[in-house]
Amino acid sequence: MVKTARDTGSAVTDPRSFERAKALVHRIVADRHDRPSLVAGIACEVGAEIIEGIRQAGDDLNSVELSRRFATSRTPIREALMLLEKEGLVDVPPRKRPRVAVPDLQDIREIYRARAALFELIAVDVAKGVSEEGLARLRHAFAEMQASYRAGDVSAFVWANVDFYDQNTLLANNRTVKRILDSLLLRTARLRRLSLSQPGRMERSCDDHARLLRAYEDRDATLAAALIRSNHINALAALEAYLTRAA
Amino acid sequence: MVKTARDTGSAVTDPRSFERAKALVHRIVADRHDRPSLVAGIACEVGAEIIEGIRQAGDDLNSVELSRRFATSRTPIREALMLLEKEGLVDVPPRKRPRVAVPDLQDIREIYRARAALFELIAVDVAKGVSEEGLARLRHAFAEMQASYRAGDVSAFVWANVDFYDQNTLLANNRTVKRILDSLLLRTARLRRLSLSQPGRMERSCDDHARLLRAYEDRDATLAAALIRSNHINALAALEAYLTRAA
DNA sequence: TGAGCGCAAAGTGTAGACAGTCCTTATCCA
DNA sequence: TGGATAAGGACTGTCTACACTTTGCGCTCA
Repeated sequence: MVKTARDTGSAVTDPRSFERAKALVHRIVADRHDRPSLVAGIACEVGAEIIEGIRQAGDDLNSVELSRRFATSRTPIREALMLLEKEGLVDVPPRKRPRVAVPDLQDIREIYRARAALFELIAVDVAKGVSEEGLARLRHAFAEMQASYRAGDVSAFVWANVDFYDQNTLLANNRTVKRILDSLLLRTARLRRLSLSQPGRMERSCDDHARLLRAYEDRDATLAAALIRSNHINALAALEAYLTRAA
Repeated sequence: MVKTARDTGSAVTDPRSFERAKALVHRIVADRHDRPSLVAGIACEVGAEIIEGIRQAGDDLNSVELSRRFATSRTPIREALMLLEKEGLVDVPPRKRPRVAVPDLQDIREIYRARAALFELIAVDVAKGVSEEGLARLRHAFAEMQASYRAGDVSAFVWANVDFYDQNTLLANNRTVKRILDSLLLRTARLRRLSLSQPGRMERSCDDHARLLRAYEDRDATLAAALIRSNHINALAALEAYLTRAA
């Protein structure tokens, strides 16, 4: 149907994963305006298709075709694509056809480093002020990650990992940083799966997160910050290894 | 013309400052698509009016009225307002009139902390790799700050300060972090003036930046990171003091 | 007087149309 | 054969129109 400019792994067809992707786009795009909106619905659907690899980097996003598919006029389609452009999922050049954004290696490096810096901020706050209930939630999310790892389910692991970090940002109670991190997550969501499907990556990630959890239990903010940073550096290294090998 | 929900200081009428504000909005909103665009033009104009305080927090942004003023239809107006909403300058509730966003104290705190975390990242990179030419540019920007301080021109100082930090992000060569920082800057641009007009703030800021510059000259990344963090903490403290006194 | 109700005006969200730009393809010339 | 070019179709940016929602105001009734 659409031609591929740069293949970044095969499409995910698991409907549960697709729903998770849609929800992820939704909470960024719809933000606090939680009323159902035509534009937000379109953005979530198309955004999830990009994240799940159904639409590959470089694919055309023809507004006429999309308006037919969603049985609306082009106005809401254009607005939805603008939302996705702001999140870095879509590229809308003036007077030209919108396309699925093609992230380059520098972008990816920058995103991981920015994420690391902001998560350090989060980790310090969590370590300093986490309640027993908060710890329980983190443990629960971590248990999901372990279960997915044992089941060898990369897709489930990715989303469990998202949940784990979500718990962090929620506990730190910082909307601004949460928004930025969510936005950065969106851009790399597609790639995380690739990074984590590297042999040994899930196991290593589990170890790292176990240590982070212990640092939280000990209320050791400095260690937690260092660990969360190294988590990100490791993830980036695995991803870079994959991408350079693929190229 | 428009009624004020919450006054956050008087409007700036200096046309040079207004042009700077417009340019600031432009580089975020138009990003790399540098072709002149109707939507971007409207967004810059309205955005600058918000930053400069010509439109106060809570003011209505009626799309019909704006379309009359810019002699266009409502479609590009709506798109421009959506862009500004993504940057946190405007609030567009569904089915209700768009308004100039009203930042609350928690938002402001979060923004300053996020900025501090990301600027640390930038400072480390700059300190590690800055060339003699880069240092010269930083010194030049700093000299502008000092000149504005001596002239007692808060508005000029604010923009000189923006230039100084711009040099930092440019030298670190990190587009992603630059984009995020620009966006965060936009949200607080209006408030920075208030913070810096506090007695002694400009002088203190000059001292802080002089020390930062020395850290760069010594290629001391750790010190530079610490200094840039403390700059932000100081600025936030001054702003909080002003806002609580005003309330 | 004051709270509740209903109506008119104002404003938003979407549709559909049109002009201008871009892209593709077929044709021409070297 | 290969590269330039022009015509046609495809697509975008913007405009106008319209249905539906919200808002503000005046009226009723206690």
